[in-house]
Amino acid sequence: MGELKQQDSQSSARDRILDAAEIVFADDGFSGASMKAIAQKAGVAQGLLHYHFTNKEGLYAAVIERRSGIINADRLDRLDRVDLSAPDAVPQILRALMEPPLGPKGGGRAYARILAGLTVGDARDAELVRLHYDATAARFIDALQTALPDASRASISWGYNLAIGTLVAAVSNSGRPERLGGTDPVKTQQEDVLNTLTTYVEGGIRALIAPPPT
Amino acid sequence: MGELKQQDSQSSARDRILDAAEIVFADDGFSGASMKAIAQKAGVAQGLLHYHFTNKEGLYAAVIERRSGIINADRLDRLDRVDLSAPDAVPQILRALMEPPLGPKGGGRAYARILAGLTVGDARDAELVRLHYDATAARFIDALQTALPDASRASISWGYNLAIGTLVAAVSNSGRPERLGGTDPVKTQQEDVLNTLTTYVEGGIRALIAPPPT
DNA sequence: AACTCTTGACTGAACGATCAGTCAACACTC
DNA sequence: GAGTGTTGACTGATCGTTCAGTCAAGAGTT
Repeated sequence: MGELKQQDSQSSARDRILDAAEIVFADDGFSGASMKAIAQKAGVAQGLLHYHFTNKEGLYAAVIERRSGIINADRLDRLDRVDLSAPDAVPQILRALMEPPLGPKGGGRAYARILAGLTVGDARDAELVRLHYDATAARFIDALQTALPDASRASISWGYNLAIGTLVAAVSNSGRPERLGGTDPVKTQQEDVLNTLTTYVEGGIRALIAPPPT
Repeated sequence: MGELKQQDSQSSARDRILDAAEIVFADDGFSGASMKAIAQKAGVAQGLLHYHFTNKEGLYAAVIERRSGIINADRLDRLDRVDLSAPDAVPQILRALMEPPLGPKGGGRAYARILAGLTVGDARDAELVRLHYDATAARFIDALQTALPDASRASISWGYNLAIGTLVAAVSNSGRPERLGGTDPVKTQQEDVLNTLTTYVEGGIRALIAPPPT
């Protein structure tokens, strides 16, 4: 509802539109979000959105392009620092993958919701994922393959995708673990979520690549 | 786009509306779906939707109520047959949880997409989850607790929620594992997906409840 | 330095289309 | 003939998009 505070002339109108759009798209989804609401939140005329981004789809794509660029640069930066031959290479890789979207540069909960929508979305979303996330995904799968040389490529690929799904579930299901189990709400801090997530995903992947000897 | 074939007078108009709504909501989301499109697909007048379900939200809630009832009855039925003291109780519980939504009575891919949207959705979706899924979730968490008496309630609750997220990811990410890894598309059958899913989730949960001795 | 020309950001009002929801009338059944 | 199911035309609001026009700033010319 509220209008974004513009830091004087610090941020350009274009950036303010992207900021507003990220929030509104996150709250209401692509279809539910209205150009009018975005324009009001950004404090600009509605026509300006079309001047900069042509149409609603263009604006949506621009939001994802901007944020995915930041996240993936952060991811690859961390991945480069991981020693793939270390015994704890796998959890390090997983942290490099999952920490950026959860951190401050990841756009916070707003973009996390968009990311969640992306992974379960329609054809338009799938195309955006292919465009902006597949290249980085391939790098991480390669890293996992190097750290786990005995695992099959198919297992690792599946593990990676299930890991992303787990990540999305963790950022989306806010409040439900506390509601269903006796979890202390205070303990549910970002660092704990990340640790839980990493532990779970590593356990899942290791189970996937080394099924119990039957 | 097409109209649903009505099995003569076998299915009532009300049921045909629910069938059509399930598909349209799955394809376009709540906001993106239009009452007109649903009415056309069901082969009825638009006003009839409001006669039976009052408004769009009522129709959406009815779709979820119907399908969640079927799925949860199936889940609890399978859960009752699991021997919680058996050594393989955990994977049996997980299969009881995840097989019904994937099976024929689960509404197929259509409802799976709705289920995915539910878990990442807004306040309205969260309320529907609370209403129609929390009770069954509690039963499964209790079962896991019984099968894993040494695990903390919090770990199991987290594990359950991450398992649901993994399930959603598996049904949503159609095509991406094959695209990113050298997975043979032929191998990606429902039974294989379920096995992969169960293995991964069990590994994740076991890692969660028994962290490596530090 | 005064003038004109051009550009790009931006506005506000309007457009046609589509939206969810309403309603009087008709059909069918018991 | 009372009641339930169903129709299809209709309403007002809202949607994304378009467009003519304003304004400030810079380029080019003299």
